[in-house]
Amino acid sequence: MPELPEVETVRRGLVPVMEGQIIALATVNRDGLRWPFPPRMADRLTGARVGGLRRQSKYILADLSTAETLLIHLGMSGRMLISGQMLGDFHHDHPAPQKHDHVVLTMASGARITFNDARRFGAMDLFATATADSHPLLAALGPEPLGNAFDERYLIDRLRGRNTPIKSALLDQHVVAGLGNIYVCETLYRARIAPQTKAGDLTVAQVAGLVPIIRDVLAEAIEAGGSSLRDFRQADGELGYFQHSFQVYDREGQPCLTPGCAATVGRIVQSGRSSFYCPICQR
DNA sequence: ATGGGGGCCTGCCGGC
DNA sequence: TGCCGGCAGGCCCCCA
Repeated sequence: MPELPEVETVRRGLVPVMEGQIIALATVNRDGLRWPFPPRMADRLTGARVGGLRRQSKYILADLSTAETLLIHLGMSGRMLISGQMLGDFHHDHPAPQKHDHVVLTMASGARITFNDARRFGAMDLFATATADSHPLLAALGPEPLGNAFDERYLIDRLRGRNTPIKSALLDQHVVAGLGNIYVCETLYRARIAPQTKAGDLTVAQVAGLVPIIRDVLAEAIEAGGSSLRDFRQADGELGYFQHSFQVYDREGQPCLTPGCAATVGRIVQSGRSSFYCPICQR
């Protein structure tokens, strides 16, 4: 599922196809995804040159020469397919249109970027670049977990007194922006903290310890994405979906991977979502 | 303010 | 083999 590392991998994959390139034609095949698209989105994209591609949390932001910014969120099932240009040693011809191809950007270079999203939890928006910081989807986001604003002091302050389980707190994009279910499970396993522990009950040392673990978990996943991106460029044009091995996520009933631990991975449901954890290692 | 639950949406998978 | 219920989950919204 696209969490911060997957989104970053998609962003990096889009850079060579989009940055500095002109959108010769934007085609929009439906009124919207999670929310309606803004008025005349296709017209406003067509002819624009893409400046920088940024990422904030799980959002990709494409700054355009028109002083507008295109926001892209992959939701649960959003995919970006690149075709019509050399990727590595392979040329990807344009594939036949697929079900759930919602937005297609044909670049002046001939490359094509197709946004396919079966479940339509994804989103696109287009707004004045100058207003990006106050965009409703971005304004309230917490700090980037790989940025300087996310440090031990911040997290200690942010979690102090919180009655919610640490699992829920780390999923809260206002606390820290970019984690999803998978990487929260992995983080708490590595930190040896049970997911149901109230955030406010954690020791200062435990909270401080979460910061470098979150950074490491994400950085390692981005690194894995980078290598898989090279593979995907040779296999097909789809960005961002790569097999990644997890320590606990989706491993219910399988052995805990901590050396010497004889427990099996358990699963509980918190806020309607599965938490995978080792009942022995995580306290 | 905070915490918890509902709902969106389709594809997939296990069970019958 | 086919159908069907349950599940997956990011994130807004609503409610207590």
